[in-house]
Amino acid sequence: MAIGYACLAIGVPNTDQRTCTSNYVTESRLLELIAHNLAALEELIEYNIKNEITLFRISSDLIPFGSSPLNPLKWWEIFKDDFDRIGVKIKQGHLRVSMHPGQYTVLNSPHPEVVQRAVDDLNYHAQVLASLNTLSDSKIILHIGGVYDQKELAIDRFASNYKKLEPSVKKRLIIENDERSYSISDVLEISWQLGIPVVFDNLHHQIHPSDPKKNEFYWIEEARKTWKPVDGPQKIHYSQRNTSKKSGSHSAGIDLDEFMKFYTELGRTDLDIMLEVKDKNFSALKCINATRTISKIGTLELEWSRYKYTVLEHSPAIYNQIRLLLNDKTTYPVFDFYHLLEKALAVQWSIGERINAAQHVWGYFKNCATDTEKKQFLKLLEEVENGTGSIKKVKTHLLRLSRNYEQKYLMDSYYLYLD
DNA sequence: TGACGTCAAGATCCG
DNA sequence: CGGATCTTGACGTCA
Repeated sequence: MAIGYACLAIGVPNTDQRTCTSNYVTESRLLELIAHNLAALEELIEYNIKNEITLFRISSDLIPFGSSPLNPLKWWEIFKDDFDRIGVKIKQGHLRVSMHPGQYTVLNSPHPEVVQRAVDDLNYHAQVLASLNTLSDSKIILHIGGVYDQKELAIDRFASNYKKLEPSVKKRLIIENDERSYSISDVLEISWQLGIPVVFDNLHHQIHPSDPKKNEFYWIEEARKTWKPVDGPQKIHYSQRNTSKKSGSHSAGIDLDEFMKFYTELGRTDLDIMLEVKDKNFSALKCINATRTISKIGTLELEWSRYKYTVLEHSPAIYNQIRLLLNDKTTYPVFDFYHLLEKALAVQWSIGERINAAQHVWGYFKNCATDTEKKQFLKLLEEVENGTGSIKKVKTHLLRLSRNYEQKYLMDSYYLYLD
């Protein structure tokens, strides 16, 4: 089983994807952006492999205006060496990558120009995955589209437009239930008609269920039957509700107990789970570590090294509890560890504790920093104390110091990247 | 016509 | 001038 996250990682330097608006598009600007984004993708791939995250969705923004006439570049030829090199890393790292055009790629629209743009967009996505030399288990996830008051006709349009797609797209295309128009049973029916693998999305299903008598595990089993060996392991999307926001919103992080309840009831490890969650790689690592079959405390120690100063600024008490928890090197207290972590992050920080944590981090530099750097730090800290500054500025300063003095341990710390 | 979702770029404001 | 904050863009459907 692989568990993964979508498009971007938090706290991993040099992995941001850049773009520009249409009125600023020039060939040289596009070349610059593509080069930047490919370098960022390579960093992301390396991070994923190093951290044993073997499922990853590549951002559709990799090639700005990749499916638009605004971008006439043959980017797959110009950057062939980069694609090849990244592709080798993906393959050697046993990483499974996918892509997911947004809700605006609508293959079943009654408007031919909308359909044409959808086709162009699917071709673009297939071109990216082909350029990386991935196999047909590297998928493109698509929603069915609109209903237009006549669902049967809309489905027919989807079917006839699907049949006209390039083989390079067809071999990768998979379809997903959405939260408004097409329930999981709708999507399965389309799948039976066309032979397309189905991705079950639990949150969309919660919001837009098809049969109240059947639970989500029933539908996951049904979806399983749509996957052929050439498609790779079945994929599902898993997310949790953000209860404080509108119904379809994804949660900030994955609640481990809720995830484990799902995982246990699922009772299978022969499928891949794509998490859709705001904190991305953080939650992916949590779920991966909680479901490891081979476990060692070093994994948790590595996580702790990234989280410790963030925990400290929320709760020194829990900070100490986790330290004690990890003392016994013969155990793997993964649930206690993440429970404490979740508990700490839920604690509202106070100014005093934030300053305390910042001073801990400053400890790395007190012997090497220049007087100016020290003065700057103390000034920023004082501004936080009297309410005129922000901790963000303090952290930005500490991040710059970490880079300048090559404090690797700190540079990997989530503390520097979280607000 | 605005909401939906998503992320940065761009624009503007502030000290 | 730099940094923080607000607005826009880019997409299509639906209320």
